[in-house]
Amino acid sequence: MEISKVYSPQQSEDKWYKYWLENGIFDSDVDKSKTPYTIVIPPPNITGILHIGHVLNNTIQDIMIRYKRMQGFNACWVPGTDHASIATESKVVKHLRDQGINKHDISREDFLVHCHEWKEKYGGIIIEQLKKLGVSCDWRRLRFTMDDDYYQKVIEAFVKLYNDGKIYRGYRLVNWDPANKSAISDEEVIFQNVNGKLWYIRYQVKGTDDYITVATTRPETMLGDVAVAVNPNDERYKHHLGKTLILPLVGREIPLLADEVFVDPAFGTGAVKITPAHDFNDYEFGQRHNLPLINIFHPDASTNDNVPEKYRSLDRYECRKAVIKDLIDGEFLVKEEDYTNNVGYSERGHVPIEPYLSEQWYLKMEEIAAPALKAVNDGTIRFHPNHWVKTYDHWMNNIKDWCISRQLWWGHRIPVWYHNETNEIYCGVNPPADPENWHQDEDVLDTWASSWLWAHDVFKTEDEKRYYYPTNTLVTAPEIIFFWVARMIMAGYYFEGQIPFRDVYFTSIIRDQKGRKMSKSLGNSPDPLEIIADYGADALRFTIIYQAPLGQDVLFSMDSLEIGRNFANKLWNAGRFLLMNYDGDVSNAELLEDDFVDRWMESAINSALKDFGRALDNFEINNSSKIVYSFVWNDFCDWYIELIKNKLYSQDEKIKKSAIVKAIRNFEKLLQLVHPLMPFITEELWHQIRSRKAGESICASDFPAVDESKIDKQAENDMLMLQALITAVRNIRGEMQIHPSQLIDIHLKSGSFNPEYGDYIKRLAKVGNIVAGADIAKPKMSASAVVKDAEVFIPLEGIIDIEVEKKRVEKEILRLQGALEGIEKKLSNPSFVDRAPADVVEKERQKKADWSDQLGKLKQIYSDLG
RNA sequence: GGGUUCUUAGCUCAGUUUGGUUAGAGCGUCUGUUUGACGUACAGAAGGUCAUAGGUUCGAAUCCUAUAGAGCCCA
Repeated sequence: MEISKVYSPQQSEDKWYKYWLENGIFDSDVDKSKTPYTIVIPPPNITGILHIGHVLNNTIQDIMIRYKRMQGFNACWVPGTDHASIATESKVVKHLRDQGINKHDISREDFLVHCHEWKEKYGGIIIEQLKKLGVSCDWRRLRFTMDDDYYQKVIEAFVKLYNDGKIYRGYRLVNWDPANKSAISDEEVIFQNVNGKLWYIRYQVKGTDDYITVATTRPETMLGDVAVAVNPNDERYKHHLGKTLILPLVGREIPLLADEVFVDPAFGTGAVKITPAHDFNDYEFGQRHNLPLINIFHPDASTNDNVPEKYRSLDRYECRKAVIKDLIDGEFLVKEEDYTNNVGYSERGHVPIEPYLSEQWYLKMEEIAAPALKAVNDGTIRFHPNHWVKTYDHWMNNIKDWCISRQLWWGHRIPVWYHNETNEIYCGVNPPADPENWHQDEDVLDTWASSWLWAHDVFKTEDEKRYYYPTNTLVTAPEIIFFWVARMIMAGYYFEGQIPFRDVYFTSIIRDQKGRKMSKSLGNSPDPLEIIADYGADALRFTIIYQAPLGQDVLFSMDSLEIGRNFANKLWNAGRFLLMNYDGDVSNAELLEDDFVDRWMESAINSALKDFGRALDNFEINNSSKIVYSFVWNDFCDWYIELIKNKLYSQDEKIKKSAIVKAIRNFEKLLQLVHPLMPFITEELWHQIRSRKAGESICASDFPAVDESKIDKQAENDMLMLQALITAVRNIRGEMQIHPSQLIDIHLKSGSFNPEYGDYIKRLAKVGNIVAGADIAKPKMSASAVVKDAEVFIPLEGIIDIEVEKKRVEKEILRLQGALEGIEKKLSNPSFVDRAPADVVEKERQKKADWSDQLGKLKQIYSDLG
């Protein structure tokens, strides 16, 4: 069979994904004879499309799940999507607007029909995209946070919390998104530095000609001012304390109050206007001083009837203009200066949030958080990298009550009804028995108040839950450590009495080559599907893992994809080479006794398997890819394949056959080792090297167990010596500009030359004859190298450039002298010899002896050169 | 302002937990190669005061302190 010189992922990937699905390779069912290994996917948002962050996150999950599946665990990866209340509602509203439909002109029920239609049409896109990446989810288990039964679970959870007294209703200041007219959580507020201004406004002290000047970034809120505060120790204002001020433009009389904690005399003018209904700090101040709350805005942040008539029904920024103009006209504005301040923006609405008074549902967090805090601190749940524990602690120790209501329609509607007459509250899974007398709360729950149940409520039956839960590993982004990870742990304890997962892996953040976050507006976000089309999913997966160190950001560039593509091609060609020398028949193979190269290869494979397993067990995903890369490329391709060519090209059929069968067996293990990282190409080659039964897959093959007895120090040392000898000869050839095809002879002076090396050196260093022995003399006009206790001479009569050779040897002498100096200094220091551990001292002495010996040989060689 | 992470070769990063080889890798650079798998390759080479300053120690890239710079989270 003709095999292409270059690997084409396009021909393999879709074929094998289809094969895996058809054969149910990824399906997992309760099987009490096997230990489960479970991952629940962080459900992507149905409005989302696949981006490079998803690639990293899902590749990591896939590596873990494939590895565990091959190890014989009942591996179950539950996929799903998240309804993303506010994001989806925004999209649907816009979608309807484009069709000329206003959300508020249609009923709630009709709007929800549109939402579900939208979800059916677009909500599955990301799932199909994930399949291109090769992820091995059990797709039969696909869940959605608005599925009927999941919806029911969310409502039940609310009712339980309500009945347990954990939920209360409060009228207070929230982060308000005026674009979506909904409360949003602290975590959905994005702070940005904005170049603004600081306006200085003077308020008259009643009954005097004195003024007190306040500084503010939001002059329009003065319409809701109820006081001015100063520091009681501020000499500038002491004499006015207790007096009344007249609020410009409004004429309201407001008190001048003193507060030592609240007012920093050094900021602005030392006098602060107090607007409790529109500023979080002022709100607290107002509570302490019993001040009234004057709300001046409608829900869309336009002014309401609590402001003087001429300012009513203006947008907050128009209102600001009008206020400033009138302040100037009335000579109340002292000055304005440039000022950079941190403004909170709504993550979804992209407008500055407005602190806004409203009635919301809150969840009491302190008690719920306690066991979750403990679990992470005592190691019941482990974070990787561990340093996120500190961030988690900090947040959990300062946890605030969670505002769980949202003024939206798309989501889980709060199961609370108010009695039409009495205003009595009813909370229950089912509506009241006499629904005509009640009306239901209009709000829905925060999306995270549904997804915090994800880890256990994705399982539909109690039997399943008891088997798969707690799950094993959660792989997610650190930016949702509070939103989701912390809350899932709380929910796990609260609703199930158990942790939701054992290990949490926090992925890196992907940035572009300049270190900027990927974003749509910058256009620096590559499309993973285009990458897969061009380079293959295996290449993308491998590259991103190889580039993603634990706990640090990844700088991703399109150029780097060559790492994965080239690696896949290397693997392909290794397989191609073996197949070219293999007739596919292993049945009557008589295996000859292993030589040290065979033993070394077995040792290297087992070391790689061991290191790989240890890396994954410790969640060193990036490291696992490096282990695989260097084993495949360096050990297997650069050395092993090259070394066995002697046997493969032997005239003796038995030698040939034995060598290729051993190589194929080794390669098969290699494919299994690589498989979790690169599932497609390994499946392709796994089928090419041996005929398989229908439905058989490398995915379900047994991951090779580490055989410690095969880890062979002697063979590894022999190999190191052989490699050093070959490299030394190649180095001389390079430096002396000897053409690669020209055979040369070498003379090897060594008391312990392993004759097994001979043919290997000949092939890999293009050597014709080897003269070896303990008493070899250096031939005239030869280049030399010292390798451990051996000396290599290459007679180069007529070729050698003595000056080049002198420089070569001199360089080596200088290097060794430097190293020796360091070691002699160490050994001549009495406190080193006295205090350092004996084995360290002994090691240094041995090094000194070896290097002195080598240096002596080199000096002799140098002086012989004349 | 508080918390947290980072600074090692031209670039991207290992190595730091547990101090002890001549500090490694990939990419890039330079030289050579139609060697019977692969030029998406092979062989060889060059390239680092481990951010800076102190300290601890027989010994510091590694531990401690400070400084400078960068990122992230929170306010």
